[in-house]
Amino acid sequence: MKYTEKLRNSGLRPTKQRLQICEVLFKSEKTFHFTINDLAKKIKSMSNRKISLATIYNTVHAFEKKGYLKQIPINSSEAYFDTNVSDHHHFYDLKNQKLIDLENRHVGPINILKKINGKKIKSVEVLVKLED
Amino acid sequence: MKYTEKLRNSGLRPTKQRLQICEVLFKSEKTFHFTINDLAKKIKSMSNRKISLATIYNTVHAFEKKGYLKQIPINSSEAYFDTNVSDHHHFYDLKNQKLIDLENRHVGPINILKKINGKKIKSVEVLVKLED
DNA sequence: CAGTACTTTAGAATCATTATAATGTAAGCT
DNA sequence: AGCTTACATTATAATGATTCTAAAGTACTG
Repeated sequence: MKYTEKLRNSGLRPTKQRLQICEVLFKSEKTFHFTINDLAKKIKSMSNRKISLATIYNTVHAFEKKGYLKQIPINSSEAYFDTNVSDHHHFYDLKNQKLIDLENRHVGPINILKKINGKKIKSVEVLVKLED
Repeated sequence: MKYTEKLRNSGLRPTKQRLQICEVLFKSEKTFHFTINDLAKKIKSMSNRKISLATIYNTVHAFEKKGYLKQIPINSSEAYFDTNVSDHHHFYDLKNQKLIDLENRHVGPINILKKINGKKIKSVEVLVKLED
């Protein structure tokens, strides 16, 4: 199984549930955005074995901590995650509540001129809100 | 009362509750970040007249819609608002969960090169996450 | 194969936020 | 001023995402 090593290497036991979630999240080349609810529905539709919602939450958080997923900073009632963990940005279409990737090369270079004492910059994320 | 006209001009009736919330939010020159819970506590501490939590939610949303407050896009269990409605950005200190303003002049000009069909850019917000 | 630490699970609990519907109040009109 | 009506406030209930609990299951180690 192709995800078994990946999980073991990061200290996560390759359980049936985690492997199945890996399939859904990382099978395709194409990255995507999802909420926990989206993911639960996709899992249910792709197999007749059901995974507890608590496990889906646990797994998504574990994957996020290991750097396999990123949470997107946005104001929404549900948390949005991204399978694209590269350094990039987002459009947020306010009308449809849809996220669209905005690659780094499509944003001019960002230069943060202010320094905060004793702190390092971990990430710089741009959110571009869209209206009609 | 100095906020009466402001409210009336935006089609909001100047009620006692709204005027009191204006005092808390807009009295000082200094802008600040707050959650609904922060605001409720501040109101309670500043007067013995209590305002229903529902009214605080209603008022904050009304003020946001009128452009007197901005919600800050961030992943937190509570929504953060900003009395600084000018075009600016934020640092987010992950350790203390504190927001720090990042003025536009401290960020190089941001140029969004990708266009989305039929959509206009409403805002461009940068979130800089900080670690030790 | 036995032991142990990690996982999964259903369901309960939590917590922010929103909805409800009854009561109160500001503004316009005569 | 008094009437009227649309807008506001309120306490409380409802909702919904997320987290907790603790019991049962499973992967790994020796």
